[in-house]
Amino acid sequence: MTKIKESSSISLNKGLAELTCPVTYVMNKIGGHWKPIIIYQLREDAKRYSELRRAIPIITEKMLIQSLKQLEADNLVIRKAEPVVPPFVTYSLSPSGRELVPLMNMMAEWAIQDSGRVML
Amino acid sequence: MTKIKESSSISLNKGLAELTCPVTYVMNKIGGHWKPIIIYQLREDAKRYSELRRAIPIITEKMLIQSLKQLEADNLVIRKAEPVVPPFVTYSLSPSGRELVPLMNMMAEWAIQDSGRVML
DNA sequence: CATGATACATACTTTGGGGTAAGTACTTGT
DNA sequence: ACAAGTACTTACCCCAAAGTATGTATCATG
Repeated sequence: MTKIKESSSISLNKGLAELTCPVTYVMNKIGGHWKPIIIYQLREDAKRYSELRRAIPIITEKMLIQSLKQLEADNLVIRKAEPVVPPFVTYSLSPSGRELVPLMNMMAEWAIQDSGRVML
Repeated sequence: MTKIKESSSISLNKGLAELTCPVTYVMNKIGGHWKPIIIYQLREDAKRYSELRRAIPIITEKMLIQSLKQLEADNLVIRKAEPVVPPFVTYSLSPSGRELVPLMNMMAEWAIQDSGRVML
């Protein structure tokens, strides 16, 4: 009885993990280097694309727009485009996105505690 | 004035993000497909290596041991090896690791809510 | 004497996320 | 006429995380 190979499980696993593991579900939504930072920037008020760019100068335009698209697809942020020229596009947190903020605060608290912990 | 290039920023960014962003700090500790699942398995009691393997049959031994090593290095789990043969090794959550459990529960709650949300 | 169980280790390959760099389309300012 | 600002898009590359497969050392059991 040879092992049965079931079609490269790399992406399969990801789906499975997301189904079984809610933590992975969250990670997939707010994971990646930039998404939490973007969410943090939008925690209070909506911001224009260019405002975000200036608020996070280290990010490339590609990554910014890519992250924003993903956040929008996962409807954590809402994109509002006024059909004027030059374009005027604002991004803001959706209800789901807003509910993420206290969660991120908890993560921050844990991070502070953990980084200050002394091991015996 | 040409742009100044500051030594391939890929790993630099990661470090910077971790310093500035506590969420990223958390992600780096419990990110990856397997770590949250392992922590979940250990949330109540310690488990042997082989118990973990059987509890998460889809994981490969390489990934299991790798994740465990990283969790140990970040001292979220504690490895206890009895010098007998056959080897008897148990893994359990450290204090830091245990404090992660309520955080993960919050993530789970958000995940449930979010996945059940209807978009208008 | 070979198989299975214990708990790993290690070489090799794949793949997708992130980075670099450049282009697009349209208008205002000088 | 040309730079600058708006908000993107696209082609290409690189690397680290994850996966595949196999090896190791010891003992018990059939």
